Amino acid sequence: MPQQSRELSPAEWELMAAIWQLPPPVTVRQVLTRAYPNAEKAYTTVQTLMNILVDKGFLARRKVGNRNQYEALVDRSGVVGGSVKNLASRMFHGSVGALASYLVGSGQLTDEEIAELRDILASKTAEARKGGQR
Amino acid sequence: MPQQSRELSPAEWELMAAIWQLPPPVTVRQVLTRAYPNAEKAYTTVQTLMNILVDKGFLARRKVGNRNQYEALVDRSGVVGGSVKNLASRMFHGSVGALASYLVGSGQLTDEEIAELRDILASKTAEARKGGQR
DNA sequence: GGCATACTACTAATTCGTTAGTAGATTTCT
DNA sequence: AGAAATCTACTAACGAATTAGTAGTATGCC
Repeated sequence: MPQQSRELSPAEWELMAAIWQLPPPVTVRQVLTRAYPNAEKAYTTVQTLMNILVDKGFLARRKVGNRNQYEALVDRSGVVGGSVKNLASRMFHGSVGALASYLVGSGQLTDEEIAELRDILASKTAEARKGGQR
Repeated sequence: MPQQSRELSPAEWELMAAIWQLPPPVTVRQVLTRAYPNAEKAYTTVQTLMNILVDKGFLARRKVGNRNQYEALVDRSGVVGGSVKNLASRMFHGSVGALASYLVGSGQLTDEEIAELRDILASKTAEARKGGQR
C-alpha cells in the first residue's frame, strides 16, 4: 500500500525533476531520455525506481494497453518544502527561520542575491502591514 | 584511511550535535548521556557510530590509558554549510541564493523572522555599500 | 580477593538505496 | 512471417546506515 509523503532520495529526486518537466503522463522511456540523455542509467534502473516511487505514493501508475503511464501525485514545491523542513529540523531544531538566517549570514550569497532578497522581504513586510494580522 | 568531508547522516548528526556542545575531548559515555538522556540508544551503538565518524574524518580518537577520547575535527558551521550546499545542488541547481529565495517566499517564516532577516540584510547592504566595489 | 561495573574491539543482522540483469510477452520493421 | 526492438515483472546484489550483542579486559567497590 502507498505510504504517504516520505522524502525523496537523491536518485528519486533526479527522476521526479524530469517528470515535473514533462507533460503528464510520462513513460519510463521519456523519463530516462530526459534525465539521462546519454544513458547514464539503464532503462530497468529507471523502471525500478519509478515503481518504488509509486509504492511510496509520489507517482500514480496506470496501465494503458500493456504499457505503463505514470503521473506525479505531488508537486515540486511540496517536496522541496518537506526537504527543507527536514534539514531545518535536523540542523536548526526545526526552525526554518534559523536556516534562513544562517543562509543570509553565511556569506554564501552574492550581492545580487542579497539585493533580491531585500526586495522580496520589503514587499512581504509591506504586505503584512497592509493586511494586518489575521 | 580517513575519508574527507563527506556528509553526516541523521544519526551521525545527532552525535556530532552533542559533541559540539560538550567541552573537548569527549567520551562515548558523555555523548550517550548528552544525546540520549533516557538511553534511547545503546552504549555500543553510540560507540560504533563514533568510530565510524573517526573513519570518515569527522572525529579524532586518542587512547588515554585504555580509554578512548574523541575530539571533533570539523566545526558545526562547516558541516551545515556542506549540507545546505548539498540540498541546494539537488533542488536548485546548486544555487544557495535560489534556496534562500524559496525560503523567504515560501510562507514558512513568521513575521518576526521576516523582520529579523530584513534587518540582517539591511546591514549587509550597508556594509557592501560602505566597502564599495573592489 | 572477588563481584559488579564499565569500557573496548569485534561481529552481526536488518533495512534502504541504487543499480541492473533475465525471462517472457508484445510490437514493429522489412 | 520472422527478426529485432521494446516493454513489463521479477530477481539479485552490493554498499551504507542503523542498531545492538558478545567476549574479553580493566576498574572499582566491599
